[in-house]
Amino acid sequence: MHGPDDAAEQIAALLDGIVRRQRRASREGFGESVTHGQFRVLRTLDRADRALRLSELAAQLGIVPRSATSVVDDLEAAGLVERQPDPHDRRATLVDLTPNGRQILNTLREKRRDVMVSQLSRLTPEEQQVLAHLLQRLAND
Amino acid sequence: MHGPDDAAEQIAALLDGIVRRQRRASREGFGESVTHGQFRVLRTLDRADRALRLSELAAQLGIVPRSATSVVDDLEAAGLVERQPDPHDRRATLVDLTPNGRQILNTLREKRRDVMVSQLSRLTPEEQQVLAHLLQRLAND
DNA sequence: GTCTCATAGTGAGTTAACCTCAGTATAACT
DNA sequence: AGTTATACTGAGGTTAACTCACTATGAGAC
Repeated sequence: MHGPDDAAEQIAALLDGIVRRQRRASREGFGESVTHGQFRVLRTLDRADRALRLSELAAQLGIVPRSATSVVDDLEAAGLVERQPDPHDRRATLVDLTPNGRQILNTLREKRRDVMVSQLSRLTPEEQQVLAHLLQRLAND
Repeated sequence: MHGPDDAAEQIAALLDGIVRRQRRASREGFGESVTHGQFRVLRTLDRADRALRLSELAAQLGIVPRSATSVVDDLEAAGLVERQPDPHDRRATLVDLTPNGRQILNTLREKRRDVMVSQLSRLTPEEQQVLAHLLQRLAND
């Protein structure tokens, strides 16, 4: 029943705890400025390196389009992204980073990296690479 | 800009995505019965192997006591845990699993394990062990 | 012994990040 | 031209947290 072979159960709990703490640290680091969900949007747009349809954005975030609408609303109100009508399809709206949004993203990235780096410092650089590699294989859909 | 410590950023995003998907799968697997937060309480009580004070429970979950109160309320209403007054301190209440709670926990564990196993099957057992080991070192407070 | 201060839990209310369901506008297919 | 499908959003709900203020009780100071 409680076999040590239960690597699955153990890994699940570990991942959960690590992400939980990392989240909290990020929240404190980010302060009032931007929430984790908003950060994810900024990061996704930056990685895409072009304006994305709202539904594309949602798909890349792994959330339903309606949820993306709300996050984009807030980011737009804060001036970090902007909506534009898609010239090829009048149903769609394109979302892109504003210059300000891109700048904020970079400062947040640094803050978040600091958080991660302090946690990751328990592992050697080689171990970090192994970890990154294993996680990547896990993450690939 | 893209120094070696970019591993941090990458690992953060990977962890995030993996946990997100795992969470969703668990939710579907658990169905209506028990939420993830409630599952965490059951698991914590089981691991402690004794009744815990509400504040102890909260500390082990990494949440504030007030939040633990609410989760315990719901679990108690569902008959999966029970409160008892602490005989040594009349301010405190002890929380423990009921037999039913323990049983439910075991079935949920299996469901969750199934979810994880299917995700983890992309890694060989050896890789899984390496991963578990690395995560454990990351997780240790 | 009483007085003060700390601790344990909870009521009330808020936030973030999701969700579903229904509705409107537009596009695509027959 | 008519039906069906797609893109977004309004309305409203859930989970899992949070803070602040309160009550009851314990513990130390004098």
